[in-house]
Amino acid sequence: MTDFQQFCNQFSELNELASLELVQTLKTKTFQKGDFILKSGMVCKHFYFVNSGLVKMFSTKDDKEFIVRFFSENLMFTAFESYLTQTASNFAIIALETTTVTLVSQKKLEELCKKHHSIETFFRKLVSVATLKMTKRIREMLEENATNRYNQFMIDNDLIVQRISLGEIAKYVGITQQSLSRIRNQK
Amino acid sequence: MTDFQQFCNQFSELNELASLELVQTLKTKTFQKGDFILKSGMVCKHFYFVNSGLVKMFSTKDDKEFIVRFFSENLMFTAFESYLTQTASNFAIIALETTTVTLVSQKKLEELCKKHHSIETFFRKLVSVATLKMTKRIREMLEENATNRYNQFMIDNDLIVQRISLGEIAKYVGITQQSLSRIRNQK
DNA sequence: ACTATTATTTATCAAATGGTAAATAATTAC
DNA sequence: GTAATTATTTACCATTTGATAAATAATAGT
Repeated sequence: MTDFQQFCNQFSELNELASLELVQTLKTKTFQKGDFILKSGMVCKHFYFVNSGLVKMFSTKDDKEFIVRFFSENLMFTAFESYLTQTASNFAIIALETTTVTLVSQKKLEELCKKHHSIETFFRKLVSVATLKMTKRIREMLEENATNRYNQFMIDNDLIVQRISLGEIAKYVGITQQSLSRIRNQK
Repeated sequence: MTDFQQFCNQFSELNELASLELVQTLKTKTFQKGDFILKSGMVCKHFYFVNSGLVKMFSTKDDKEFIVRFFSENLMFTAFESYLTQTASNFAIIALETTTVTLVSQKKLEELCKKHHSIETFFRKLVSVATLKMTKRIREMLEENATNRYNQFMIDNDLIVQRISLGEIAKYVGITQQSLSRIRNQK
């Protein structure tokens, strides 16, 4: 069983037929460091599963980047609003390392959700987990100052922080790189 | 058809049996202004639909409140992490006005999701919409300063802002009431 | 190894926001 | 209608963060 199939089964035990049909739709693609997986303004046609590598999902305003989240091995991502509504994305996704992803077509996943209850359940639970992470993020942004948000980020992402530059972390925490450098060195 | 049923059908056309079974599980409850619908530390056992009134969902830290969102007529809410995992909630919910809600039992909705594909679909889409709203919120908190966040709040909630005090809005925007008063009067 | 490029740190000053306190305004209870 | 309570505004000063610039450090390309 592939990592992707294991990932799915942790949410909902897919029956054999559903699993087979899902696997048949999959494609794999590799992006080099710096490559856009999705550009802002494009319509996101896939859900992605990270087999290896690391990506950032971000928005841009006044030439400044704001990072929504990093995704590394064994995580799924998509530009969800664009994916759901099939409209232009406000977010872009770039590979921070050579990254290999498994692609799940939006159209096909939508069909499979209709056809197989177990896939619908998988999708429901996948989105539910995303919602929990977002709630945590919103709460942290409201309650915590930049120092605490940085510290929490380092705890939550301890397995990948050494692969992410200070500048990128600052774009996640929501402050300038200079401010983060200051925070980090004032202990 | 009740407002709640109409709400459900806008996400997924529920078949007759599913709709009937869902409706049979419903209860209604009224909370007075200031009442807790859910206290922090309690386990959230329901999804709620607002028939009338207005509630705030918030967390507390160092005696300060941080509002995640307001919910008024024809919206559904729950303390989602607590609801999903049936563990103690980090969030509380209070009625800001006399509020009548329709209650959907977590246990029964979970059963109905298993039994009826169309209810699972409804739930999946409901959670998906919540995810979109949260993404928008995270993006705004990263990109925009307090002035813009306040203005955006007033636009997004134009139908209910006159029912919400300045202090509560400040707890949503993420600044002190004094700062918001200053922002509002510096034009 | 050397150069160019990129990343990080440091510094200075300006702007935004917080903490505290007090004044004023609005609302509610009797 | 008046007093009590609650909500909002204003003011002052401290703290945090941003903007800009420059210095230093690390990395990559040759």
